[in-house]
Amino acid sequence: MPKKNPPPAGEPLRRRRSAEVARKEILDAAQRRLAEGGPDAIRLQDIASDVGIAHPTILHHFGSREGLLRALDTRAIRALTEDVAAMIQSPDAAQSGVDLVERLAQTMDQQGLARLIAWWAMRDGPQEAALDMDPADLVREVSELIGQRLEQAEGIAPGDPEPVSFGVRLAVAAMLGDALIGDVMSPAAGKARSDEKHRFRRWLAELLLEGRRIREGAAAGLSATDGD
Amino acid sequence: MPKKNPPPAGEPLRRRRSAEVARKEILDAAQRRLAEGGPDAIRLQDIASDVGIAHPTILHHFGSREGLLRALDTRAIRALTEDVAAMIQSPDAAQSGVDLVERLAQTMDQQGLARLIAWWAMRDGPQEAALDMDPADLVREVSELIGQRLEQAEGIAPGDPEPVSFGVRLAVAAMLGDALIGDVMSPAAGKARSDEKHRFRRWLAELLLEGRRIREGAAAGLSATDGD
DNA sequence: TGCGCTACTGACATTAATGTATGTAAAAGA
DNA sequence: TCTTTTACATACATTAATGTCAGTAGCGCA
Repeated sequence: MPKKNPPPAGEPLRRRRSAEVARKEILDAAQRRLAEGGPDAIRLQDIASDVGIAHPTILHHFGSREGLLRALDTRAIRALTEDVAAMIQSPDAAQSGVDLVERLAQTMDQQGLARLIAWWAMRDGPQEAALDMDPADLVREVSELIGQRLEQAEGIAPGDPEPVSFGVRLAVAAMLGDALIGDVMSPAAGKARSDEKHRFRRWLAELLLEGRRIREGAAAGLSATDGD
Repeated sequence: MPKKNPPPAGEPLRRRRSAEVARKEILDAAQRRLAEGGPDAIRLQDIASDVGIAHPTILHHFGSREGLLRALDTRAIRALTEDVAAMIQSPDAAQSGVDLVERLAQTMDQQGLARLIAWWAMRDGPQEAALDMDPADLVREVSELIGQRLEQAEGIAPGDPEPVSFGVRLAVAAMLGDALIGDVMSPAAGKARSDEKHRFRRWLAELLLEGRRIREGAAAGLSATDGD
């Protein structure tokens, strides 16, 4: 009785994915929606129609809307984590500063990851991070690796580790912020804007490297004054 | 007939604000909600009960939910604009870099302005900025003023203006990003985290000043006479 | 080739949000 | 004190989103 249309000749009546693939496709669609339409654009119906399924299927896979959102969050952080980790471990990361900034920026830009992360920060708030990993660990790890690189590449003594972690923190925060509002801050338009964006990243990378050299080279009192 | 309770003795039956005050109270409550609970927490009913009014009153003042959100956006950008402008014009902005970063950070932090801006960026997207002013103009203006300050303070020739505007862009983007996810990136906790946050800001400010000096050729000198 | 598992669907229930209609009360001005 | 204005309230309408349920269909496996 609930049958409506005669089944089309040899075609299967519905496509059946593995649970893993289905989850991925749903998450991709949701992420696209968030990136393009903002937080209000994450509606089960819309996402379902993007994927080509009915909306209860999403609930079947994620339990609830909240479940979907949490899955989105964790996947985003994980993607960022793995991307940065892979970059660090690549053998040709000689000028790690330039690579770090550029790659970070691309990761943030692509697929609206920046917006997803910002959205996560707004929703969960920093207080109750419902993730299975600690982003602070990532920063620490990356900082250590960069410290080692600098050491063996330029023969710099491993002094105070904080400037390195500050550099990482700055790069991440700046690329996140720039992905969010860089365009509206840019006086240029069209292709000129894109060019300017890249120049900005390069400029930041060089600034980080120079700052490092200064401190390790001739600095008089670098960590002389702290506390507040 | 729709009267329900006997009017309490001498008290007025309802408080009546001026339209201006009412709008302000509503916007304040909405901003608080957004900052604390994220985008999903902006519900007319909740905001109304925060203010102590009925929710149709909000619609009376803003026309629609969308109207409220747009008013929130414009007020936030305007607040940021005026804050930065005021800072620039203050006479004691000698070490403008330090002041810029610190003040910017405080502005972003207070009242969850950073979240509001991020949320605006996510919603409207950079394409259709429905504001009555152009943020790019602000950046240009601030950059010019800083350029003048640097010129008359340190006698630096006004070379390429782009590094200055890049500095401003970096400061804004970084403080926005750091306000959003700085806490989860910080390995410290409690008061140590707050201390680290301030050290990070100072470090960034100094980095900006040093980078400027390097580019202008006085790389060797690089006095140890930095701020405070 | 049947059998079980489960990804998937359509129809419905439920809740909850925005928006509307109509009237009331607090001020300001006459 | 009468009138006008408008900030505000109550009750209701409407839409729209999430979530539930019972069953269907694709695929692996005996």
